[in-house]
Amino acid sequence: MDISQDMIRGSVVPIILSLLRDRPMYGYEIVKEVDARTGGRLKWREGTLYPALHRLQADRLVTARWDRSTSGRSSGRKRKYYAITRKGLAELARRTEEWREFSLSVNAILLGT
Amino acid sequence: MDISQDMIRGSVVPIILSLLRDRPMYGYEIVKEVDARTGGRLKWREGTLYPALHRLQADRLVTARWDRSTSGRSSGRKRKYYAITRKGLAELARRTEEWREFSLSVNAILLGT
DNA sequence: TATAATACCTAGGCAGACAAGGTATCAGGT
DNA sequence: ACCTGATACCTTGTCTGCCTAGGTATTATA
Repeated sequence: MDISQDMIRGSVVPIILSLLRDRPMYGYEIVKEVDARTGGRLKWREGTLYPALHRLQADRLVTARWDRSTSGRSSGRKRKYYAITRKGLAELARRTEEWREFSLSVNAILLGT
Repeated sequence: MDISQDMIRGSVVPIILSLLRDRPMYGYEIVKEVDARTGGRLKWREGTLYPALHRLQADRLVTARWDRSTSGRSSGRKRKYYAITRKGLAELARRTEEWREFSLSVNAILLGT
């Protein structure tokens, strides 16, 4: 079952913010994490994620910082780590509540509560 | 809590089809029914509903029929009643399953299951 | 030394919800 | 008779955001 792009809309931002609440992450990592945590049901394209991250940064909901992975014997490749801001946490709370109400509403009609 | 238009997307079609499974309905009635069944959380605009109904009709997922309400002593006003087709029922099943998987996925990340 | 995976990015296309307008009917009150 | 509000339908244009389809560069592995 593929999940349509229409369904996805509106969930990308709260999901990103929610993941970043646990720890700073880089873009590629976020894509893999979403895939893993949803059992492969949600597969984001990079064209979905990166513009979203840049919008979040422009809105001061996340900050970005270039860093190198230190694991292994190599110097590590450069990654752009995103971290949630205080403003982002507030937005996450709002969006989570929005999702809760929305999913309740749809379930009420589609699944009869 | 207003629910954003982005969140709405992807739920409009399955909700319409789900309501029409119970009985044929006309557009204005659908808007009121969605409002009522969601406790006022979901308020559709007519600019959302009517184009959606016309798309559904073009895709043969619903049929439309003009009729007059027979209640009361008046001749009744003309209404356009929509009914779900067999193809529409199949689509409803697909969309309902899609919603189920999608909401499970989002809940897994946002609410920790 | 290829190849795949990792890791970032953007321009343009496209679809659908909404704003804002329109028309017409009908009920109830004055 | 007239006005108002609710009912009931519709459409055009705007805007937003996910995706397609490209691109670059680094690192690990066979």
